Amino acid sequence: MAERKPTITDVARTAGVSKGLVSFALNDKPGVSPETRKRILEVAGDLGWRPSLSARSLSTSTSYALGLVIRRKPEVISADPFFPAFIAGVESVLAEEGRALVLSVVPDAAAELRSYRTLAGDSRVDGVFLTDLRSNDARFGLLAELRLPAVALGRPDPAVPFPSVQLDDTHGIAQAVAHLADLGHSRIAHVAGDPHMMHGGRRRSSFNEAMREAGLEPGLIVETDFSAACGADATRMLLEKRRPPTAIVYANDPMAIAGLGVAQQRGLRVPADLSITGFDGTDISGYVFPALTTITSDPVEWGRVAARTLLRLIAEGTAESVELPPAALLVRASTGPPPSDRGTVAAHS
Amino acid sequence: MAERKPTITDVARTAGVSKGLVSFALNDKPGVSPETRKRILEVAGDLGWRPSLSARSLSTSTSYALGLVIRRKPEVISADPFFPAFIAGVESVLAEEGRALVLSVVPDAAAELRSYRTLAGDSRVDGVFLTDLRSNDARFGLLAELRLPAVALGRPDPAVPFPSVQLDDTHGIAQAVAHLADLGHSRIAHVAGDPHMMHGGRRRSSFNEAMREAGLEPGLIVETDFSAACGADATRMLLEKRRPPTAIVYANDPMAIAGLGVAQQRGLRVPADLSITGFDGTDISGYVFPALTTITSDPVEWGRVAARTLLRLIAEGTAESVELPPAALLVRASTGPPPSDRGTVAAHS
DNA sequence: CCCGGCTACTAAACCGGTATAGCGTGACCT
DNA sequence: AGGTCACGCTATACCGGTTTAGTAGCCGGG
Repeated sequence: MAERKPTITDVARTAGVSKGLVSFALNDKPGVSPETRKRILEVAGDLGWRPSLSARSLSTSTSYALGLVIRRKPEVISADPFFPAFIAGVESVLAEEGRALVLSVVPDAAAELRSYRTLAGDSRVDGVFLTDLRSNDARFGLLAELRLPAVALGRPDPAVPFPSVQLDDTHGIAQAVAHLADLGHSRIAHVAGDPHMMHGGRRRSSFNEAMREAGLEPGLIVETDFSAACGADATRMLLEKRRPPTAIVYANDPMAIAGLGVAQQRGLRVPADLSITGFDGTDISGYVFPALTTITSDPVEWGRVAARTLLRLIAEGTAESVELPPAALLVRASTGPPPSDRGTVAAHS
Repeated sequence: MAERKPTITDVARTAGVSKGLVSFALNDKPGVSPETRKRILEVAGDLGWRPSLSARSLSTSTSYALGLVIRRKPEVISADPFFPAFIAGVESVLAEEGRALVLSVVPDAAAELRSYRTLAGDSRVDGVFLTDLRSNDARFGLLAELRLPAVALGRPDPAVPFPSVQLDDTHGIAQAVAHLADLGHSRIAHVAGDPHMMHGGRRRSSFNEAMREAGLEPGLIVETDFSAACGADATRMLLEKRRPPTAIVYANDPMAIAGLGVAQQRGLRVPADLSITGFDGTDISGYVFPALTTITSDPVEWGRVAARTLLRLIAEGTAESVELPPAALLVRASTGPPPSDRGTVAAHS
């Protein structure tokens, strides 16, 4: 039964033409008469011929695969809700295109650069996604040197020479702060992400700006590495202040859930004593008690759009950046009016 | 600067030998004198030569990559704590071997089979990991037909012709039930996973067995798809019983966290009114309130061992199955003595 | 009638490795 | 001294595509 896979030579012989012509017919190149083209494609279909990826890769030096390098320590990786969903979105596009995704998970910056080098050096991929943008990112130069097409996720510096797929998370943070201010909160803190990551930094600065717009004095900001452990620590620290915040805006859901745990452990009721907002709208965030008010994005769609953008960049040498619908606030049960001590509000109004 | 990559021909010319000999030297084949081998390797190093993966793939028809196909609906994928950590473990091994991981995320069974076919047909991978084993799994036959080496994750039927990397989760479940029985619980329920997945089914049957061993009558079992939503529904259902359970053993952490949320929403105190155990030992489970008593496995190590096993299977044509250290109970704060109504215990002792 | 140019196609080089057959040299054996 | 064999190496076919140069045949124009 399971014979050797037919090659282009088999197709050529069966169709009575040269193998070059088969190649032309397959790739819609001109110079093949309509009838011959039809016949070749028929024969190819009958024989069940599928061009060999490795042979094609060798002669065209393309791999028909895209790369995603994720830099996360193994301890933290499970907590990150973004990547699995993002990858699912990417795959939904790649599957129809007959392309594959090569994934690399690395623990640190050095390994990350090495990984890009290997991916490019081995021509394993035709292009890569760039996640967790950092300011002064060493990858920008490297990718340019390697001539590897790349699409950035998130809003890069204008100077960055890659198209990007962005989602305005500023808007979500602003909504969250406005929502809390409307409820009457004035001491609002922010448990921010890694300031070296651009989205961490951006959420932070939009928090500041939103506070200013709400007419509140700049809130306390704690920097973290986005992990639940850090989120818990940050929360403890905030709650031990002499005048603790009445609301905390977290930069992602796992930290918010950890913060919720800390608050409850200390006997605080959420939202009666403390309001909490998350970020990402992960599945689980709707099932904790109280259900988390969070800022939802759509990482699956993000993946789809990023994949399409990268494919276009590879095919046409250029691609437009895309702006996704902004992250929106999803009000659930973890936010409410602050406890009745309103001294601070009065003092500043 | 950035010249064309050197090829084996450049190395041969520079070293003054034929390119066949360079190939021999590189691959530690016999028939090369020690001095010549040394010289060739030196020249290769000086030139910065790296063999072309595609050329090598073409002539050896191997791809130096492994495949992982994950079947999850996009909505659920983020909630699964296993894969990211598992992948991190796999990567830590592959990175040192110069191999890559090709990832495929598919929504349903048909796409899953198609994905394996494509991966094999395109020789994209040299072998695959088999996750979420199901009874009468259509993949077993397919992989045999495709002659694709595979390593199964979890304990397959003895009939399954692949080596496997297993972790005895039976032990963890048994410990959890014993722990709860020791505390005095007698009405213990189990929120199980998908019964069509082998690990779902196995956790379920070991729950039954542990109950029997503890001298308790078989507890209520609810089947789910492992999602937080299902976990919440199942919990609601159990708590609405006329005699609700005093403890619930969940088949994974997200469901346990969702269950915790439901319980708290109904005004139950955990663990005073209801004890809860999870499964997986995810990062976040330690930060909810109360911290989740859970059964810990080590998915990162699992990934490492699975990768090594698959590589050995590919290289040597055969590999031993591996048994990982059993999952162990990690007692935290979500389990405690049952509420004082002990009628049922007395009735059965 | 001859030439130019277009169309449809073939032949062969090429991508960069691996694998095999063959060849010259020196050591060993009888 | 001649034959055999192992060793170290070269030349070349091969993997399965793409791509380029070249050619046969046909048509139209002058």
